[in-house]
Amino acid sequence: MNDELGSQYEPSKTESQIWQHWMRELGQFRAPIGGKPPEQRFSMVIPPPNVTGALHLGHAINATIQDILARYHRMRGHDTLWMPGIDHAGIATQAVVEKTIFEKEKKSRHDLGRDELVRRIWQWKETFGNRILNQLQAVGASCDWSRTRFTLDDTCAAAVREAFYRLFAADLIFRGLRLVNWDAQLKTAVADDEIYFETVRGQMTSIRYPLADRRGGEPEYLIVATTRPETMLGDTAVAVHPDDPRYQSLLGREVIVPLVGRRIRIIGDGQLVDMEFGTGVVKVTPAHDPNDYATGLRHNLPQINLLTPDGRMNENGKGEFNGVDYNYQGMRFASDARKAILKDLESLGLIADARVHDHEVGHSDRSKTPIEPFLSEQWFVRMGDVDGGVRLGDGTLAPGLAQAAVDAVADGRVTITPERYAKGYTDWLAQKRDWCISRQLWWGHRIPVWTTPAPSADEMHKVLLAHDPDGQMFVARRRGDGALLICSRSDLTDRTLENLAERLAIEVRRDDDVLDTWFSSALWPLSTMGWPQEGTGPAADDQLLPYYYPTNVLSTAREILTLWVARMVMFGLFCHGQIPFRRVYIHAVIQDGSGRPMKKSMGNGVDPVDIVESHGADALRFTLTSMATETQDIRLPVVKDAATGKNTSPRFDVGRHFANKLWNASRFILSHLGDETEYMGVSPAELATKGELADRWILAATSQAIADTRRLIDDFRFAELTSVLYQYFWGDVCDWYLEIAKARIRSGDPQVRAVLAYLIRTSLALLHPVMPFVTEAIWEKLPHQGLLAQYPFPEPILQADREPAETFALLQQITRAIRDIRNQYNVDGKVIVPVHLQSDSAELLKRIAPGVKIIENLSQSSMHEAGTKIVPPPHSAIAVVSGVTIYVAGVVDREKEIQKLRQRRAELEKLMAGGKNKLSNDQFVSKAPEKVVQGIRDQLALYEAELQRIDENLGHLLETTR
RNA sequence: GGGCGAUUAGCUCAGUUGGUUAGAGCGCAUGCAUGACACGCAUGAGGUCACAGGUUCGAAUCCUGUAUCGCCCA
Repeated sequence: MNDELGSQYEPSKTESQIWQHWMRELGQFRAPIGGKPPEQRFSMVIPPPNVTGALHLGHAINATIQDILARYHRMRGHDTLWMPGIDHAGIATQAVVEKTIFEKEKKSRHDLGRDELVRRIWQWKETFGNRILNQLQAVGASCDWSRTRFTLDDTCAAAVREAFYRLFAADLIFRGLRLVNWDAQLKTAVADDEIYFETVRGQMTSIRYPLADRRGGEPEYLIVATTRPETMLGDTAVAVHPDDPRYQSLLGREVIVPLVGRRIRIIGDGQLVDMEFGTGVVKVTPAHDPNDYATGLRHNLPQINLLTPDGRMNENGKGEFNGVDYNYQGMRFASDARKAILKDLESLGLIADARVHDHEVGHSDRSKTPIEPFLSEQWFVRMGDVDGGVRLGDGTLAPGLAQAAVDAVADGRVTITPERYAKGYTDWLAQKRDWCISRQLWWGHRIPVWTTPAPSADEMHKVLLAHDPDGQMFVARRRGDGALLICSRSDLTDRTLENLAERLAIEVRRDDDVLDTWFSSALWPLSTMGWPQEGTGPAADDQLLPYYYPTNVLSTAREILTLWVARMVMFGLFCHGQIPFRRVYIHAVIQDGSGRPMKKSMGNGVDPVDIVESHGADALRFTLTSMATETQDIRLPVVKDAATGKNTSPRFDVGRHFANKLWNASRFILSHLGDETEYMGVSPAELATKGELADRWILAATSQAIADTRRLIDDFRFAELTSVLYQYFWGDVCDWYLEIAKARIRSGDPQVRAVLAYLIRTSLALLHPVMPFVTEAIWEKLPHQGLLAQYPFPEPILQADREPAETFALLQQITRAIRDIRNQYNVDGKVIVPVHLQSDSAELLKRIAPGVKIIENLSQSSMHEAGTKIVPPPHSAIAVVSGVTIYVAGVVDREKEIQKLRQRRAELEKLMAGGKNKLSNDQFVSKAPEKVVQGIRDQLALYEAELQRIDENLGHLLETTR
């Protein structure tokens, strides 16, 4: 058996084989349905990665964490569902595909047309879409691969349609004119999170607006400053602070907008205007600035849009001023029009000042072009409270969608770990800003609303009512201009609608826009489990929802806590009446060694797939898990691998070394277990009480490790988990127990084999959730039935004897002390040193007695004497640990030993002074808990004893020196 | 501008409700080709817990302020 195992673990040779075994024998980790009570079911949905993406460290750490949970629960016998899938990522994907098509064929999406572009994107998705899922498999993700979903597949589409229909019917979806972030390159609205800010060198221009109907003594002009002079054509007011004495008398009067000649009011607004800043006068352009937009709503100002969807000045960009016509229509908005306007103002002498000004400009993440605030018709989901409340899926009433999601966290139905992130979630939702869900794209769920223009609206409405009196298929709503908006519930009703319209020769036109990707993501826990179908059909999938929803855990990155997590909670409650998950875990973000985010453009990223290839998946997982702390950022020092030229990190060596250690320790144990399978059956509880000291100690330590492992996984303390496992296996098992076992194996002790048999199985099982490949690979070499992945997760041995821990710790201290002395005096490794032990406590010596062999074997020593009164051997080095004095004779360099003892003496005196100081402080003695005071007393006594021994020996050494 | 986080050994991080000499891994130093493992074994050195105040018998830990870095929101 042993010769099958090389002395080095080679992950690349075993991982794919192990993966195949799991996939085959566990049916692609298919989640069972039915039969277990709720507390024995465990479910998660994966945050669906972007279809355009490749695996990065964020995915890798998150997948590892989820996989630890999934494997742990599976081993505990829980029915486990970890739902995998990918996101169609509307704008990101369309942008990538459009770009490739343009590069290859010099064709725009308009050249191709909607159907053809969508066909091409699907094609692209088929080719690349599974890439990231394959990468997740390479790190060992035990998702239910038989149920992989895509946010644009039929199942998810059905959920999107139903959710939209219900929201529309509840009047929670509406169409409105709003200021949105406009990407003029891609001609679409983009979400706030798709914008990044860049400092741009611009110009702050101060412009003179002539005062209308000027009276004597009044200023000729009001001066406003702006970095965006082109927007002045859309000004509908200028604002001053209502308390500003300079302009008090001008409130309610008018100024004339240069170039367009429009008269606009001077309004007072304390929110918009900062009196101290500039001239204290601000231009108000509601259609082109979010703050001005809000101001416009407060003062009922007209909104004048200047922009065409492709980023040019529209027909409002012209006018007459001082008898001269000005026209900027058709010019590119923030560039050509701006230049022309500045030139005209200059020649009119209306520029009071112009200075260089650096400011933050929002750019579209997708096209890298500046964002324009743009007033346009969009679809929204109403987030705020509504009169009469919102009826949730379970029939209860909530004040509004956002409030429902706030409440779910506030009352603890959903918990967020680390807790501090709950605040960000709540604060964001509390703004209750309506959610713009329409995108002017072709890739995505097309908005299921058809419009019939006013002339036929009445007739259409009648037909719909006749055909569908209960509103089971359609919901229709009148728009301001009399047109009818019809929301159709499903693919089937779409056809009905279009047939009806065709028969009656009534025009119905489907909305061109698609839904924001987050709309379908928000339904992910529901849609992947087949909602709105629920337990109705014979198909197993139909039972997922009642069996596995709500999920137990959602593990994700903090930046989508609001955009995604909050929206899942809202939709979960609205559509199904239940939260989508009970616990949210937010993992740390991995940065490079100097605290910068890892970015492709900076070349400082580490590719997890490279690490899987070079170090193995287990090494990657172990290291990433050790970085899953509660802090928000973790640094990973990045270095370039000299051989491959790829980025890597020395931190991954830790994981690789640990996997190798596990491999070799197992190899050792296996070689001595031979085929003695009967030991596998010995009850660990029996071993834990009947064995030798070391056996009882390691079994108690194992029980402790088991209990810790369970607790730490349950509490999401993953970094601590790795340190417990590392310390237990490498420290306790390898460094101590295996070393002790060697001598006993040689002497044919059967008990030690039984313990080893237990230890190896337990260790492999404990480590399996974190390091599944290497543990499973070793498992296959053991006499076994079934996969380790299905083996019951270890339980602590209830009868484990805790007493040996203290005695064993003392043996370890003594062993280390002797090793230290050997080391200090460069004793050759083969030399056996003589040791004498002294302690004032006969009881202590009695406890040590059974461990003398251990000390001897592990420190190459022989115990000559142990007693309460011994004659210290001459010329010996000493060490004092926990009330035991160790003399090692015959190795001493006197001068060095004297120096060492004096140093220790000085140290002790300092420590003792500290202790005495505390005890002589009445306040301390009276106020500190008795346990603490006694602790100081005990410690002091030990110091005193040690000092005495040191002085004694120092005396001997000094005598003999002379 | 508002909120949150970080600052502990050369590096990356732990440090549970304040309490005996502040821990780990890596790196470093010394020794070791030890019948599992040199991806190893043994031992050791290394810290004014960012700074300044305060609370307390007692502070890395609690409070206030300052500095530096980062994230989120506006």
